[in-house]
This record gives sequence, C-alpha cells and structure tokens, in this order.
Amino acid sequence: MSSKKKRAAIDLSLEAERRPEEGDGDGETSDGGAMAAKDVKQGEAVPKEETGGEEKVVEVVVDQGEDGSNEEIKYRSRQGEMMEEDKQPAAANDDDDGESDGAGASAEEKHIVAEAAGNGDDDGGDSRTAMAQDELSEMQEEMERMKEENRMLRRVVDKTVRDYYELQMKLAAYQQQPAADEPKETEVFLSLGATAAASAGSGRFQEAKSKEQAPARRPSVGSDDTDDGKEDLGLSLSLGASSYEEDQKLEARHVDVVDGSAAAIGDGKARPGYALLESSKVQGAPAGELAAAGIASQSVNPANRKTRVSVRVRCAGPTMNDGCQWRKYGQKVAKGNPCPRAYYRCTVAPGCPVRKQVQRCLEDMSILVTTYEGTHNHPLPVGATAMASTTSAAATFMLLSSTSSSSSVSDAAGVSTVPSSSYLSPYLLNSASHHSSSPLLMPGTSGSGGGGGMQHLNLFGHSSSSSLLAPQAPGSNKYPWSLNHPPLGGGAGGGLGGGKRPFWSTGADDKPTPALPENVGAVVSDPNKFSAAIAAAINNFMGKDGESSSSKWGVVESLPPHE
DNA sequence: CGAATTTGACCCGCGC
DNA sequence: GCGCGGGTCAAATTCG
Repeated sequence: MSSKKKRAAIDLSLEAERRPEEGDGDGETSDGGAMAAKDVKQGEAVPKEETGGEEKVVEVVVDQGEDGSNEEIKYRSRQGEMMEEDKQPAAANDDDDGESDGAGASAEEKHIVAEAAGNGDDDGGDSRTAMAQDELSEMQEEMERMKEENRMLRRVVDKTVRDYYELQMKLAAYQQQPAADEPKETEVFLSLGATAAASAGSGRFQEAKSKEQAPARRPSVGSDDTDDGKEDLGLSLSLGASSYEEDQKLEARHVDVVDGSAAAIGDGKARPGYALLESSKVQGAPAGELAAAGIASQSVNPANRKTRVSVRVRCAGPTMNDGCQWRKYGQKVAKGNPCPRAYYRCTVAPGCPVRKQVQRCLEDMSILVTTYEGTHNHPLPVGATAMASTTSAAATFMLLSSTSSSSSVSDAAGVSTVPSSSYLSPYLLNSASHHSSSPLLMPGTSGSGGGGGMQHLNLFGHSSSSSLLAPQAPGSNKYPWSLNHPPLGGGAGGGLGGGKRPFWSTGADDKPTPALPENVGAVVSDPNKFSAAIAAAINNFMGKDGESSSSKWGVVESLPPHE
C-alpha cells in the first residue's frame, strides 16, 4: 500500500578549473536553458516517489577561489534561508586560540621575569636593577591588562559560540519539522564549488526535479536559466538510493557522477529488466578485488536490488573509459534530448548482466553521462575496480555527510574517512547489492526523517566558462558524438580489459588534444585518474576548513577520440 | 570472415 | 484501452 520509497542521491562534482582561453567553446551552450534529456528523465522518474513528499534540503555551498581554495562555505536550507557557515570549527579554534594565547602570555611573562632577574644578577647594579624592576612592573601591569582583556574576549567568544549552537539547534529543529510531517522524502543537497557553479548545479538538479515537484520547494536556488552559460563542467558523483518497501520491487541506489551542469540521471523506475543485482550473483570478484575496491563482502541483501551508477564526465569520446569492455546493442533518441542514448552491455564476461547507458548532456554536449546498471559477475579490470572503489567511497561519504547533516550539517566535514563503502558499491562492483545492510547508511535514510530522502552533494571545482574540450571538429560536425560515431573504442573497445581496440583514452598520443590543459589531462580516459580525481575532490571537500590546500580539483576529462 | 555497430521493429510499463 | 516513451532485439551493414 504505502509505497514508501527511500531515495538518496548524492552528487559529487569535480569541477575542473578551466582556463579562460579554453573557453572559446564551440557554442555548445547554445541550447540555453533547455533541460537535458536525462534531466527530463530524472524528472519523470522521480515524481512517482516524490509526489506529495515534502523535501528537506540542505545545501552546502563552498565558494572557491581562483586557486581552488575554499573561500566561503554556506549552508542553505531548502527554504532558502542561508546562514553563515557554521563557524563551529572556526569558533572552536578561536576558543583554543584564545586559551593558547593566554598560555602564551603567561609563558612570556615568566620569561620576562626570569630575564629581568638574570640581568639583575649579572649586572648587580642597584640603579640598573631598579630600572629593570620598574620596567618589569610596568610589563607585568600590561600583562595583567592583557590577561583581563583576554578573559573578556574569551567570554565574548564563548557567548558567541553558545549563541551559534543555539541557532544551529533551532535551525536543525526547524528543518526536521517538515521531515517529520512528511517523512516520505527528504533531500539533502550539498554542493561544493564555486558558488555560481554550485548554485548552478543545484539549480539544475532542481530543474530536473521541478518537473515533478512543487516549484516552491526549492526557492533558494534560483535562476536555472542562467545556468547554461556557466557551463560549470567537471565531474560529479551523485549517489542515490531508493528503496521501495513495497514488495520486493527493488531498492535502487545509484551513484551519479554528474557535472554541475547536468542533473542526475537516476530514474528510479523499476524496470523488469533490472533484476541484475541479485546478490546471489555476487561471486565473480575475488576477495582481493573486492577489497581493493573497498568492498567488503557482506550480508547479501535479499535480491531485488538494482544498482544504478551514473557518471558524468567531460568527455569528448563516445564513452568514457571505465575499464570494462562494452558492446553496443542499441541506441535511441530519448525525448527531450536530441543526443541519442546508447546502450551498452558488458562483454568482459559472457553472461555479465551489467549494462550502461551513455548519453550526452544536453546542456553541455561535452559532458557524457554514463549510467551503469547491474552488477558484474566477473572480476573487474583494475581500472574498473579503482573507479568502483572511488565512486563508492565518494558515495558513501556523501551519505554519511548527509546523514549527519540532519543534526548538524557541519559534521559533514568531519566525515573524513569513509571506511567500507561496500554498501554503496554500486558502481561496477559485484557486491553492489550489499549496501543496504550497512549500518552507516541506515541512519542516513531512516534517521533523516523516517523515509529516507534524496541527498545530493556536489563537489565543484571552480567553474569558468566554456568547455574544456572545445569542439573537436570545427567545421564538420558540431556535435560529433551525437551522431553515430565510429566506435573509437568507446563502446566495445574499452580499456584495460585488453580490448582489441585501443581506447580513445590513449588517443592522446594519436591526436594532439586541442586546448587541453596539462593538468586536466585525460582523467576519464584513465580510470585510475578518474578515481583519483574523485578522491581528490573528496579530500578537498573534507579538508575544506583546514588550509584547504589549493590543490586543484580533479578534472575529469577525457581526450577526444582520434578520428 | 568474424565481430561489432547500426537501426528499425517490437515489447513492456506507465500515464491519461 | 490507448498512446507514449524507454529499453531490447535482431537483421542488415560496416569494419578490421
């Protein structure tokens, strides 16, 4: 009856810092505010679950400086209220600083005293000793004053901190209220990256959702229309989990790696053909592999789980190199997006049920949206494993973050180490179906208001404009990928598996990549780099308040295929 | 010649 | 019940 659904989506975005000169783009952005087909799709899919569900959204926006350092962090509730980044850590630090300052003062004082005494002993002159003593007393007085001042300051700080906590609690309570009322759907949206990018990204998500959701739900994010121009590109990973408690329909989790410019794909639609994730099938990968992937074998969850992992990557090739071998078995133009959607099947192992859909993002044609479904019944190539591991971790991290967000969003930053991501291991991993039993996940879904919800986290790097991978073939085809392109290794050639065809990822050798920044590199082309990029994003995110290393955001890029 | 891709047709679920 | 749209199948075609 009550087809309750838990849905959690986490979106992690790695935004590539782009150079202005690369921004010439090819006018791909011409599609303006048009919604990406996948967005539409998502929008279509979500409605079933979200109709009537009230959403709670907490958005974390991290502004990044040009160098990628985080300059500003804000939490934004769904209702649009925005409060300054919880200075909790900062406040604590201030407090500590204050104490340490005090300690430092005392130490200094002692030092001075000792020095004065030493001088006196050395010189032995009365007058000089008297002068020293006068000086000393003066300094002591000053010290006293400073101490007093320090105490006052500390009181002020304490009070401020208390006030802050109070406000935070109030906010949390306020945010939880709606969730309690309508536990069906909760959504946490976290974005990291340039404000513009983040808001743009969230905007897109909203855009996608607004399809089926009440428009009023996300007032805070606005102007989706302006997103197009931003072209914040990069890699984002979003993880979503949805469980249909109704009968054994299926519980789906999907991790989307989405760039900020596009919405997550996930359509939670239950399709018959999705019965790919029976845990029983989880057997192919050797333990070592699983371990490497950060997957701990675990209690199998009763079948009926579908895993969907959506990866969005700026990629010029027909597909991104995920380390697996794929064979194209179909292509179709989805409504709302002129770019055809290609269907691939994993050919690494004969009976592997894993499939993937690849489609260009309408908003930014340079972005490739790859959605994986199912679980491999065979050991994964190293590259695929790496990606699986990373995306899993990212997803897990997101979940954890969002989980804690219900009480205190700031905790998200504290979730630095995400141990086993097994439960989320949807991405290409055999054990994809284990996730649900994860204790970590549970609190997230159930705790956040009883129904689970949608969580979104975006890690955006700085976004500038224009696509990194500018138009490959300037005269010929505006969107070469939108046409039936020769394989280029993308579909079936796939990478590490030792496919016959060289993957385009390595095509860098063949063809000089136009305007590709060295640091950008073909991350996507190399699954390891890809995962590294995600990891970097996560690390960056976690270390945001620390001296956020100006480390560049991972740039998920793929080199254009050689033609 | 075998393998992979293309592409139109078919199937199925969902909304109206 | 019908139409729409997404996903899959399989014959035809292309490529190495």
